[in-house]
Amino acid sequence: MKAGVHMKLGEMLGFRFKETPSDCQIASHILTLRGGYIKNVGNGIFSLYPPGKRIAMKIEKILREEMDAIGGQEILLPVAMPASLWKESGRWDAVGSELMRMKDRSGADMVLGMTHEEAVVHLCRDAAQSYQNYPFMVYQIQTKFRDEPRARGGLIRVREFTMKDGYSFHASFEDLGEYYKKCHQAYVNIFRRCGIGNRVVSVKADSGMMGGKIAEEFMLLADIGEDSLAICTACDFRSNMEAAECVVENAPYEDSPLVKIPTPGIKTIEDLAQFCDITAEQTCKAVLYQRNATDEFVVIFIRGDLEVNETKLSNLLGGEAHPAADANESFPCGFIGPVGLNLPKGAVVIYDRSLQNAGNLVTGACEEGYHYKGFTPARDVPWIAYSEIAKIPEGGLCPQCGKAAIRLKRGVEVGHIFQLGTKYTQAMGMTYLDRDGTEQVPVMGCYGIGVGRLIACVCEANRDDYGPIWPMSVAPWQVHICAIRAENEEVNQTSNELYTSLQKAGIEVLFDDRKVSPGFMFSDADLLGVPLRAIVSPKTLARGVVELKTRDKSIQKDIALDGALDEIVALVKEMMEGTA
RNA sequence: CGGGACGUGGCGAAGCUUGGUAUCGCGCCUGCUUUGGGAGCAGGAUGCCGCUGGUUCAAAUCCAGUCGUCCCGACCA
Repeated sequence: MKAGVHMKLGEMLGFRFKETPSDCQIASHILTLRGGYIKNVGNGIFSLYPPGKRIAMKIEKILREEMDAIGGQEILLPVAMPASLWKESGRWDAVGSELMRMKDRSGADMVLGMTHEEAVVHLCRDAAQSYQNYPFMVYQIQTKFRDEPRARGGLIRVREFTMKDGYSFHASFEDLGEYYKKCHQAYVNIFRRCGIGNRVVSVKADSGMMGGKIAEEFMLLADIGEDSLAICTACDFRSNMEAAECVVENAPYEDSPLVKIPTPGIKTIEDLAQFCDITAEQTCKAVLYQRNATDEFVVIFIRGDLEVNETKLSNLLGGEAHPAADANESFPCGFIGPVGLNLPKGAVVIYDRSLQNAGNLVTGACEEGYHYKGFTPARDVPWIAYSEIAKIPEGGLCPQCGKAAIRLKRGVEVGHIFQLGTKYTQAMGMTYLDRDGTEQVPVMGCYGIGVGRLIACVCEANRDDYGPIWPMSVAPWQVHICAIRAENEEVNQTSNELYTSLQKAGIEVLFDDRKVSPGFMFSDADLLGVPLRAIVSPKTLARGVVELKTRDKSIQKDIALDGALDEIVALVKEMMEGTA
């Protein structure tokens, strides 16, 4: 990477502008556009200008170093591959339309890789046939294509993106577990080195329908996040809300008989609680879903103050479901209750665990305009069985320490590590011979980080109103020289000497010697976010100094021309170490 | 896949209701003057007004279709 390591701003492709693009909502999206880092090509598809590409390369360097440090071997898998591989694993049928499918000239089915488990098993199954080959980890930095239903937020959520994906292979689950910890630590290191260590947490993630596997997501805490996180303020419990167990305690109740009461026009839990002068916790509500596949109804009874966690619902049903239409002929909506319920064909009923040990509740009477009071599930519903299907609420009980200290926060997923198990190795017939000569199926882990999303997250977490403030470790350049009035001979000479000597000292330098006004120059510098700025102007030269400023404004000082080079080099080194 | 909004020089917008010479700011080019937080003056270039069809003497403007983009929701190995 020769060109671009040092660069004159006037020669660099790209431009910066001050108008906020009208259709941007997210700060990092606005700033990466305004700063000339990215250009939108199509829905969720971007090109990178030199500054964007250079940040990507810096991040990739960190990724390589951390993957190599835990024994990773870099490989490269194809972007386009024959569908036969995906048919082998079963995902040709299992995955929806986010998998980009196409035909080649001979009519053969092809796919664009959205993840590379198939390709990596294909690569490794011939190369690791002996227990002596295990364990090992391979990784790549490669383009992924996912035909997302909805791209958004610049680089936050795109259809085509660069990803570091790693795959480890083990002879046992225990060994995978040990390696997984190392990988977790490597990820912690990566985010620290990218300057967002203080904003990224790992949370327990939903492992989908496979169940029983361990997975964690690394989340940048930010209001723009698409995920809700349940974080305990009393202990170290942290979970994606969709994977968090909801634990509730029900207050003791007096046993009272089931009595039908008229409740004309009372349809919502809020109205019902007010009407009966009770809290929402003393009600039992029905939530109606329909299976996506068959439209069959799913009736969920849950404590009135809680909501349904749709991820848990999907896992329980073994398929997706959507909220049923408000009005339908099968149910008296607003008055649905467990007693006297007439189920249409194919419908199922689920009782949430929040109803366990609850009693004397108010619930629908399955008759327009009536509710029951005194409903006690264990008494009034024969054969009742409970499932865990509620969303953990703000202020709810922590499932780990039991204190009512759960806070909900938003997060952006920047990394995901997953103990896959044998799903792919099994399906694709990858085996090795163990010490006894017995055929065994290796156990896999996978580990992913999206490079572009990480760029956006670093920007999101490090910025001010004027532009990004890149950490030294990922900044497109380390030092930005502003030569104000470069047509002045002395300014020209001094700034050029500084430019040359910094290059010789191994510093990555961006040099702005354009003949533009200082304000214009500084605005561009702010948008480019280079962490250290050296300003040379007739004013500074009259004092015999160069002005040194950090982008975050923590340092602003004059340094003597003589020692300028050494001082800048030292400061760059110091700022690098902050994120080493 | 539902709901909403928007497509007008490179960028950001006005014009559309009520059809009639393509408008403003930024940027770009030339020259002069400026120069520590997006300078001033003068001159100049750049438009299938997303696309297709319809109505009309006449369409950026009205109608239909279509493609694209963005936002909200659903979805997200």
